[in-house]
Amino acid sequence: MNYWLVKSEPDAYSWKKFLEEKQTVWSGIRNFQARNNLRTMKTGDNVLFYHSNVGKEIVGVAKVIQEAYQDPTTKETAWLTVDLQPIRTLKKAITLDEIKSDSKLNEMVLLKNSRLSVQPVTKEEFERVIELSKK
DNA sequence: GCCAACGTTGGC
DNA sequence: GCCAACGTTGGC
Repeated sequence: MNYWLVKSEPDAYSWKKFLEEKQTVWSGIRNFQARNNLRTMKTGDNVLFYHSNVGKEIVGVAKVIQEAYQDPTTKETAWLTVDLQPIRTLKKAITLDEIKSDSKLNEMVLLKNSRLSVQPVTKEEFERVIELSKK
């Protein structure tokens, strides 16, 4: 079981839209590092959903329901996509400020490499986010 | 709206 | 293979 975080600008694709659609094809990733992370994802892995730019907070938890396959939005074989399904909305979203100020979260890739759109999260970080979201 | 950080491209 | 130029991302 691995843990991940994906980012999306809510103006482009929001958590709300994701909930309405029940599942989505996480296509359009055109960055090698992000692609490599997609390739490592396994069915059932947990994925934190982060709103970048607007909101700047982790809003929900999703899971991988289909492992990596050719991204249908391009003919270039270098690119992959996975299918994701929303699991639940966090009772309280975890803001970027909270992540920065929390000693268990301030080493997250989100802070170190803020531009990476698909990134790994440790089990400890994932559980900490869930813990904080319940308060 | 600005700009720092980062990835990619292309000339050499 | 280096690196300057450029484009994009995302926080502020």
